[in-house]
Amino acid sequence: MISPRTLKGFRDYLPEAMIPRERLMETARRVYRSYGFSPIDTPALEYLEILEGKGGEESDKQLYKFQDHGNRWVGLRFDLTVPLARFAAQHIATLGTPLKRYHIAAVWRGENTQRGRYREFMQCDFDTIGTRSPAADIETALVIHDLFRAIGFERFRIRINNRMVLTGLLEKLGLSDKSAGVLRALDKLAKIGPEKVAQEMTETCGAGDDQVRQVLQLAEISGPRDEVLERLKPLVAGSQTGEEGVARLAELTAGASAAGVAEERLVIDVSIARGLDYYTGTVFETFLDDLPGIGSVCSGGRYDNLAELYTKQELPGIGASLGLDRLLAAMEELGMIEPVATPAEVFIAWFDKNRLHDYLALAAQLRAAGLGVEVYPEPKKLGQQLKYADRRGHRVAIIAGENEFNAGTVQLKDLRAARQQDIAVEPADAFIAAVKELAGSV
RNA sequence: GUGGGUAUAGCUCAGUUGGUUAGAGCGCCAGAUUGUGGAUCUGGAAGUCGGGGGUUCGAGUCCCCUUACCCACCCCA
Repeated sequence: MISPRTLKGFRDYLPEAMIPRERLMETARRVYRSYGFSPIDTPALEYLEILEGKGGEESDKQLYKFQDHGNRWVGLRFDLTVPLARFAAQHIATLGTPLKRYHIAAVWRGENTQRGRYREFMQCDFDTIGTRSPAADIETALVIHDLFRAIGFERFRIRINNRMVLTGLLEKLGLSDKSAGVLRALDKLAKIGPEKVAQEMTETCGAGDDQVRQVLQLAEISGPRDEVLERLKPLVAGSQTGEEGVARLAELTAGASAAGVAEERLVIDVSIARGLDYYTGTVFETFLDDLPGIGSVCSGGRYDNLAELYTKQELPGIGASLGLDRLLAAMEELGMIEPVATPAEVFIAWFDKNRLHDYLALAAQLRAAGLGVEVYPEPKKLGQQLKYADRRGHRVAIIAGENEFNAGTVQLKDLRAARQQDIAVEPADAFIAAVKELAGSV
């Protein structure tokens, strides 16, 4: 006998896990589409040279790679950005710019597992390629904002920064060539504190005390938006890059406000830098007020030239990615996920052995009205059928036997409240409305 | 990749310094109840104690290896 098992970091999803997962993906899809982002898909496997183009040894270690049957070196995509770069280089001539696409798909990384971190996981990216317009930055913030509201969050915060602010300061300080290391250290500020960050900057980047002090001084600015902007200005004064960064932040916040985003939901946080140094402008991180420890659940930013490895055409862009698995873990912890193992609200018991056709017709009628309906496949004892329906998480049970059929009614049972009522099946509109109301899907 | 922890029934766990036939609660199945679930009672199925090797008269218990999971670090395009 072969023992049934799954690979480390790879998971089966049972219905109870898959239902909220699908719901979340549907919400993301709906919000992305509402802004005009179009769906695309790309192959899971790419030529290794495409994937290895960027990134160093560390990335290599995480990459699933092997030779295919034609001895080609291939690899599984580890994110959706590199495939997008290749895709854009290949198809931008046909599609034109700006290209707005979303991509919801699995990616693979052979890294060590941890809570909320697996080797196969889902990313939900959206990007706007081919424009440097601040409007695209604003729109990105709006999408993130709408997305979290659509999922059902009220208490969340999108932290924004602009990479140019820091780059400008580093230019002034003569640390430009060390920016990658400085940014990586700075990204840990919230996690390990200023002393440790200073230590890391000194040790790994060779930054001087004064340089470190100024970087930290910048990073620790916080407060109301306008105040932050005012305090940033003198620190970057004289650096064209830095000044532009501050101006872009001002444009972004003003634009988001105009579109109705509450000020406390979009805050400037100069300390966020994102570990990756390929972001060049606006960067985003999204935190849940009720669960800050879980980290950013939606991150992204602006990049100057997405596809430079694959084409001469310059393709600036901006985008962000929803961390689906991490967010699901958070929602579970916050009690936002109902333990339900069926997507159908309505359960029809096969009560009278000779009435299957009536139950099937009833189910068809309700499905046509947009409800999910399951008819129990065996004429078992009613108690068992109801128990099954309750365990699965159906909301409404419909029971009908000789008495009901003769009276032209069915019994509508609220499975949660354990209450029931007889209701006439005619007129159909009123009947369907009653079922829907009880099912909670009006 | 580094360090630490855990692994016993479907789930949560107990199992005394190694000792006979491995337990409990919950869940599951059946019945009490031939038109009504989450309550009660009765009965039942279910474990090669994660896998492999070793020490021993004897291993769920001790040792080694291995796999998976959890925590921290590293890293995170």
